[in-house]
Amino acid sequence: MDLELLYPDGKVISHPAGVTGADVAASIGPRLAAAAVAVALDDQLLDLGRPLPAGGRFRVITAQSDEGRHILRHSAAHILAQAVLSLFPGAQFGMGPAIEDGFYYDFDIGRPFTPEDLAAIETRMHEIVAADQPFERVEVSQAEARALFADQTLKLEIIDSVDAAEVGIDQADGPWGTVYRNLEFIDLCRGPHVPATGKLFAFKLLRSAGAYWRGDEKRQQLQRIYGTAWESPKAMADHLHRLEEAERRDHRKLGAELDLYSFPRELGPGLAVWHPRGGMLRKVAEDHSRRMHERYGFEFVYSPHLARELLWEISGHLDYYADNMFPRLEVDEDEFYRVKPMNCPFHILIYRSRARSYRELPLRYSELGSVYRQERSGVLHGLLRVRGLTQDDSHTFCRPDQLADELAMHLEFVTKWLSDFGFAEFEADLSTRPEKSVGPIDRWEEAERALEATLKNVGLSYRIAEGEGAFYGPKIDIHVRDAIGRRWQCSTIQVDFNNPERFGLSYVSTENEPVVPYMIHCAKAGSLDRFLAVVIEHHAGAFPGWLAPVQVEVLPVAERHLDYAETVRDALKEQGLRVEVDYSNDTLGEKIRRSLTQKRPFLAVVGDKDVEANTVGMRRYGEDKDRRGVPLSEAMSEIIESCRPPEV
RNA sequence: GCCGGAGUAGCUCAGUGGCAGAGCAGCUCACUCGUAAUGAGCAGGUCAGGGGUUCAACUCCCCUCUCCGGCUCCA
Repeated sequence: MDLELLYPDGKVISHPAGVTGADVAASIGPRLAAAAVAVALDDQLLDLGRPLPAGGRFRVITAQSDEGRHILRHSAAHILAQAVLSLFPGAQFGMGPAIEDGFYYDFDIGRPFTPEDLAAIETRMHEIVAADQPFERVEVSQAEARALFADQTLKLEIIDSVDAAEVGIDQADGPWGTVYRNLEFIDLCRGPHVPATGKLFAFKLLRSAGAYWRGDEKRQQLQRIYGTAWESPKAMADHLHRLEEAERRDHRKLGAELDLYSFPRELGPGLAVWHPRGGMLRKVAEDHSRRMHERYGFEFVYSPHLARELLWEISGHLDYYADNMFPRLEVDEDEFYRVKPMNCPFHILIYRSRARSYRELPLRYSELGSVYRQERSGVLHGLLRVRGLTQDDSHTFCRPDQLADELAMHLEFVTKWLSDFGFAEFEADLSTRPEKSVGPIDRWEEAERALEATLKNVGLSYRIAEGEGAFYGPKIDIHVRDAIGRRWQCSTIQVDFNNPERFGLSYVSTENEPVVPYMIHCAKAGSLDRFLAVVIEHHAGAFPGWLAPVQVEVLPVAERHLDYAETVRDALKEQGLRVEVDYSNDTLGEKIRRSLTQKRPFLAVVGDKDVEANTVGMRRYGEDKDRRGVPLSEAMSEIIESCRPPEV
């Protein structure tokens, strides 16, 4: 019986039973057939050589698509394992999936891999690719699978842990699963794969690192090899170039180059000091934060860095978070204090300082609060993960009937804040109740519904992050995409019905009854330190005018132009701009080079002609050309316009 | 915390058992310059810290610290 295939262009074409994906691709065109790595039938991916089981919506998957690259990388992982098994007799192998931009495979060869090992493995992989070994799909029963991997304990564990129904290729009494074979190498795998190893035009092993078996730090550590694979050498070169670009934007590097901050040894790991330039960047961000909070109806509060341990017992932090809190300080006998890891309990105490009426809600408290968290040593990473950080934290206390409006307002605030710093693409995660949580499940569900409704109303795209919520309540996390497409978590909006309860908060309702208020935790930047690191990487250190620590640098051509340079500086300063004069006696070329490497938004060169005509030579960062003899007033209005902070 | 790699001048790096090096930055002097590095000179070191092997250690071995890449974690 013939199969009816619906092509992407809407045509329906009949093919004889037993036709393979490769046959169909070839019938469409030889170039398509050559580019194909697999086919999709009703969006289910199938090997090219596999007879199509039925008719349906049909697509050819080429290596130039995300699905195609995924298949390519997955096949590359097999080739990697094949190479390792052939070079290291007795090697155990675990799992080897395709990941974003590449693939990895976990092994146990009784020792770590050396860089020389990686080079040898890569050479072996090239041999396997050159041999163009076909990938063969074989259906096996669970017992057959066990026999095939009899000496592979990791594979046996996978085989025994996978429920037949879950694999579900042909569920009922059919085979249990599939393996893929190319020559002597066999791996347990669902597929699909490229038809033969020769399809791997471009791949490269990048590094090896320890990785816990099945992601569990209590289990043995395997050695993971990471690689990248692409549809063409050009695509791979582009990817490697992107990696270099990311390195160029590294905020740790730029922080030193632009003299923004440092991490002195004497302070201890994960603790930064902000230098004057970085300090200005921070001040500008903080000023903006304060103006925004004011505009959205927040009030400013302040709290100390320490509190009695009792506070953290009430809040539950000691039960749920003690591992990441700095150890107690013994201040007096039996008198213990803790450095604060969060600001919320303080704000709660401010709410509780007197009786509250339903009329005064919502109450919105905001604080740029510095907190200290004893992050594990291995996770520290520049400003992105530190032990001392400042949050633009806020806590809103409201009535249940106000929750929806408040959440909408917070979300609006957050997206405005992020766009002000130059981010255009947002994605939200709705994180639901984690395994270890406090509070009744129906309250959790109610809060989760409220958050989801807010996201729907605003029309922000989101995904559900099951079990990722805070221990006290569910949350929305907002992620941004930066200039080179990386995803960063910044803002967070969390509903909390536990802490108000724990601290015995209430307000007096219209019926003169005490009612427990709802609480919303919100950080717009998250950690300001981390956020600014993301901003630095996003802009590659070339800040938009309003954020730049120095907005204009005035460069005198020679010393006799210094007086005029100062006149220009003072005129610009008068307008509230951040201006500096270069007093060095370097050549103009050197002054310009230095200003450009410092990524100043504007340079103003002043020489004889400018002194005479009251003009400047303007140069804008990113423009290669200079404009000579620009009247000072004209230059000034252009700079003011370009350095204007966002409206609040 | 775990696995691996690294740590030499402020920065980037050379130095594989036998006198501690370069470029940039800094300082001094000269030059006074019109859009990405003017020239000369000077100064700068507990070779991350501690222990060991050796006639001799930046170099080899052990421990600690810090950083880098991952894993795990991130209220």
